[in-house]
Amino acid sequence: MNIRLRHDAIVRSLRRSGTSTIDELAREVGASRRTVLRDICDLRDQGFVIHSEAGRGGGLQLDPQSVQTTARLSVAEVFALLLSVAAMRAARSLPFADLADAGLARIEKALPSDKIRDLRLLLECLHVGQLSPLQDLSDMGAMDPALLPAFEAAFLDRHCLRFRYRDARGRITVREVEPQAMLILPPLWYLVAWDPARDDFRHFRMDRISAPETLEGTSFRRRRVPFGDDVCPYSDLPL
Amino acid sequence: MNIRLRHDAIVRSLRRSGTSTIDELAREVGASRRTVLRDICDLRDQGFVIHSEAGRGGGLQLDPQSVQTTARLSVAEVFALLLSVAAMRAARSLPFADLADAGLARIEKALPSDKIRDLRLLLECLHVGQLSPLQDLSDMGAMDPALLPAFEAAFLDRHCLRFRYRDARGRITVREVEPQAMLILPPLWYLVAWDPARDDFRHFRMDRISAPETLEGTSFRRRRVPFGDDVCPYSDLPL
DNA sequence: ATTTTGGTGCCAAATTTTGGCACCTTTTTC
DNA sequence: GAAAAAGGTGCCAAAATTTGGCACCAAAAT
Repeated sequence: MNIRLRHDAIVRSLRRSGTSTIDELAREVGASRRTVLRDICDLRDQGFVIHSEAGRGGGLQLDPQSVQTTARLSVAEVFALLLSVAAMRAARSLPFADLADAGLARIEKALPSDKIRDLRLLLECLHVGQLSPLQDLSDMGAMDPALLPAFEAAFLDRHCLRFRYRDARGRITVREVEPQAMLILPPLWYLVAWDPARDDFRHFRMDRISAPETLEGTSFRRRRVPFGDDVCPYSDLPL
Repeated sequence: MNIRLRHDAIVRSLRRSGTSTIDELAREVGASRRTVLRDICDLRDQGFVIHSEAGRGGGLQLDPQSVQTTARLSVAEVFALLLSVAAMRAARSLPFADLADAGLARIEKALPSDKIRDLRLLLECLHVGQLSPLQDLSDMGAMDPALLPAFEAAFLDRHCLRFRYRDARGRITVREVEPQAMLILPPLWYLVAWDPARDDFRHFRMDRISAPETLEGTSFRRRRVPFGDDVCPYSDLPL
């Protein structure tokens, strides 16, 4: 596993579990104790405040306040945020208004409203280029939101994904696929994935997927998705 | 020299010089031609738009619009922003309110429990990741924020959209298209649209679109997007 | 006193990055 | 039409970095 991905995994784990020991983390991310210790060091260098306590019942704890973050929001959420700037100004009585102001101030500082060139720049401002693929849950049907991180992990860490799928005729199959892209055809969302068992690409409607789980330890490479000659996930794949 | 630093150095150099050759860059950053080529590949993967031209007088050129920026917000600030958006949505004063539901639904679910857990859940919701080095924002252009809803209207109200598009070879065209879908191939986004002038579907990389505007009064019908037999924009159309 | 847990220094093994090379394509110049 | 200048790819061995294991220390709880 990549060092970068491991750092992410460690932060995620610390956020989720509240407190863990180094050995737990090591087991979790599949690295040695020594490596995790080095990673913790790196993360501290990067500004994460990680409290540690020695002795029985001790462990590591991530100070949530220290997590200065790149906000990864959906396009829609970015729109919503930016379009609410003016309204936010008018409505000082909103909860956490001052904190929101602080956040907006930073966004605006990075992107003065009178200097906005186009949509692209706005999206960049919130680093939407790297957003997680699952923003819109409205069409996810009966899927348990708690299962969503499985998809995120599958995309971000490039793990294979297993899920149950009910096709248009109601037939249930279990798939193990390589998630390659998301396709939004409002109001429906599709997962575009390579299905090794069928040796081909398949589209899966998100609301027909259930019981997704990432297959830890698996990994896959990006493929040319069959959407057109000018569509390419990686610039180093031949166009 | 660190790979990260070298990437930064290359971007800086390209921004400063306007256009350079690979050999120039290699000399400048003290690496081999091969390595610089690999770096250029990496940078393109990261979303930088780097035009290249072979032959005498050719070289590399960085599209300033493609320079990624990152909003660094504290957890509390993100939290506050989203809460504010939620409040606005309640007040029905915000466009895109329903789409902003994505994160908000999860946040609202978390609200009753104690604050610390809220924040952790929120982080999971937004999948906050690592900090990225803040890039220079100084040369961002100007545009009226009022043009932002262009995409929104085009998708939700099914208006045609006009924009300037720069293709892979740098050629600029003005398009008037019918936006049909979005395709996410992390980290790149594509607009999938029907181009009446070409009587066919076309893919547009979002970062190559500029000056979007909805064509009021126009309208279009949904089409079967050419992505597979099982992909259909409407759930009530026959599969 | 023992156990649990964080933390450091060191070194060899494993892994990744790098540079060099041959060779290809496109474009301009002569 | 040939030559030169530029971007780009594949391959491999050398170089550099990362990793894991080990010994060992310090603090806290039992």
